[in-house]
Amino acid sequence: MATIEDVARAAGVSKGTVSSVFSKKRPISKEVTERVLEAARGLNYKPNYWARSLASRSTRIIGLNIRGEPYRFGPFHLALMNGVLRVCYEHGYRLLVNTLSPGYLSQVENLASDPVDGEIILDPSAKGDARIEDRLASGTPLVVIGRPSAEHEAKVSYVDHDNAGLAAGVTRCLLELGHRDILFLNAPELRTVAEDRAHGYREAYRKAGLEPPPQRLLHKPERGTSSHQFGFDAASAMLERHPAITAVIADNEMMALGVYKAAESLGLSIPGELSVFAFSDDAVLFPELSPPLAGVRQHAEQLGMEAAAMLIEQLRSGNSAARRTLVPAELVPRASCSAPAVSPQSV
Amino acid sequence: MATIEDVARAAGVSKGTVSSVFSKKRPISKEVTERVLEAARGLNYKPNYWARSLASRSTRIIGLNIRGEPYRFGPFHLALMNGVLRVCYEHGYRLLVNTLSPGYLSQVENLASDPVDGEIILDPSAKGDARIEDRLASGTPLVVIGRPSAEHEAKVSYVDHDNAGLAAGVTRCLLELGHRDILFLNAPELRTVAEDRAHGYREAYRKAGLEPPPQRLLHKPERGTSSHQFGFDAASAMLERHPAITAVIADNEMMALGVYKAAESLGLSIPGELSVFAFSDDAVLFPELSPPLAGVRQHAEQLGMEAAAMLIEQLRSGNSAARRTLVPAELVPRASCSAPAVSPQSV
DNA sequence: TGAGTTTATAAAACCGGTTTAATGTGGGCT
DNA sequence: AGCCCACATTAAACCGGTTTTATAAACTCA
Repeated sequence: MATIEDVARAAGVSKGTVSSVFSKKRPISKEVTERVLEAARGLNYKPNYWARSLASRSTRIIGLNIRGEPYRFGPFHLALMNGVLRVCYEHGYRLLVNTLSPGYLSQVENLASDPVDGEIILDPSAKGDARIEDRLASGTPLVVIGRPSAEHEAKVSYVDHDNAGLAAGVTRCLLELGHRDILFLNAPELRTVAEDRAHGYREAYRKAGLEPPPQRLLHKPERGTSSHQFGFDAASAMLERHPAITAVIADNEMMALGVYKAAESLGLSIPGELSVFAFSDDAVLFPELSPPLAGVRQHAEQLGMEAAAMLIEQLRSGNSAARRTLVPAELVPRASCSAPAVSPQSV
Repeated sequence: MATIEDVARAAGVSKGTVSSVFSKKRPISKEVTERVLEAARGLNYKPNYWARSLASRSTRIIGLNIRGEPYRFGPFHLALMNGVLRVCYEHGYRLLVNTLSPGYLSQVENLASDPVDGEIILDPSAKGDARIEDRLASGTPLVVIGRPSAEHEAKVSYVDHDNAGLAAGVTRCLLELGHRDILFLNAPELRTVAEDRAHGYREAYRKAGLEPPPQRLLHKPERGTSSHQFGFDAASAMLERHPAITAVIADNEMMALGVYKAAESLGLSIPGELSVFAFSDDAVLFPELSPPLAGVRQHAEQLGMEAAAMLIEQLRSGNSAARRTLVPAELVPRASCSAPAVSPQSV
């Protein structure tokens, strides 16, 4: 590959001049510019990305940090990433998906600063996320998607849904239909999103003057089982043991389908004997399920766009004030939810 | 941020020695190693990624190049990326998702070599893909997912499904059920995948001793409409105008759901009056649709894994021989397909 | 006309690492 | 003791750009 040196020689100018022609940081006369570009074209010269990054201390790459371990993206992350990509695309940034196995990261020979200007961190942990600690310590600009734990909340910018409010909304909706014993299959414990939703779920009961039923809040394990499998297993076990349960809130679509399957295998009709609500939505898919699945339209793409825009703005301005944006989401009731067949309490 | 210089000074050794401690390229005595690591820890030193990349001419980053324009990932790309990520993860590579708007790429000041060691290119164009040309010219190692156009096929490594065979299989399956007028809503034109599937579709007719019906092969436009919308629009128009059509093959799930919707709005029952087959599959989702949707299980994750493994191996060995891997896929018939209600030809 | 200022380019220092060639240093062998 | 060699470490060159400082030419304006 031709270097800036070669081009300079071919055009009969100095390195600095060639650099200026490409970076436009200093005015160069029209004729010299022409001559340099000509030479560059002839040699098929392209500035070396790393050399440029090293000298200018900027990579125009932003990182997307998902939780460690052989993690797999789901539809939610997909939509989110599409949003991030779109904003990156518009602002000339590239996106680095950061999943490096802890094994690699811990080896001395792989230890290195991250090759990004800033990072978007997903699924913050409820107990002082190590990734956030690290970025704060090294001064890497960051934006979190989802509420960070209390200790970091005032220090970092983040984008989130009003998870507590949404969970309360879903729960209230079911309570108003007459359900009293609602099973909540929540996101993995130790994530703030799970905390917030659990909080909203309980709050809705209290606001309705009811006590939340005990033992009805389960968390998907951090790993070892798929959402679909967990939905099936948990719903099967709970519905069999506690026939009083008339409704289930599932963390996402796959989990909800696991619940559908469990209901089928137990001979429970939906929504006749069991109502199901998912904490996700797909305008095309959900209506086609039988029965159509009620969900929460999360606008993950919007979440991604906001986060990326926030980060890029932070990089541009150098201002790292802790901002917060809440993206609205809507409940979308569908046929999978109805009043329970037999009102358990006819007061 | 502390530099290697600072660490060297603190430990009382030279830059080169510190470098060797971190890269392990040269043996350093135990005591010196200890002293250097100690100093590094004290200064919170991490080698600078860009400087290291510049000097060693390697980034340990591989690129994933999807088609330009505000492109959006779908479930297929998601699964594929999960596969790529998994292999990257295991081999200590990072993944750079490359979508830079043509506007940015064309500006002189943004012109630069790509910051990757090698690249995975998706959805090759049927007419000499410019991205492939470019990588071949600059000598960037690459692996293509999907068959490259004829002119490149012998020069690059690629991973693919047997698209022609699969399309033939789907078509034959429908022909054997008694369908004669099958509408094929294909991927966008000018992609090799569309060519191959069209070829398989026609081939199946011929092998059955039949002529493929004219005007039954439509391509989704490259942009401007979603798969779902195109499925609905195309199916609505065609089914209304040509009542002889008794089956539709749709390129993916969203398009198939568009067909479902079209059938519903025209009052056609599935599979009674119309059979539907999708060129994608989801073991959890498809069975829950009404009726359960027949599909082609593509193992996109496998595709991604193979491609990444191939590329990383190529980087390791320096051998850029053009290899090909075909990943098997299976037809999954479900209730959306059955014999046509009235055999159009009772021969 | 000549001092003062602006403008275009060149030369050199720098970014933070890796790598090569040079320099000691001590051990083994005769 | 003297020679050679292996080994650990250092000094310096290098990777390919950007940026600062210096210099030469051109342009004002009294």
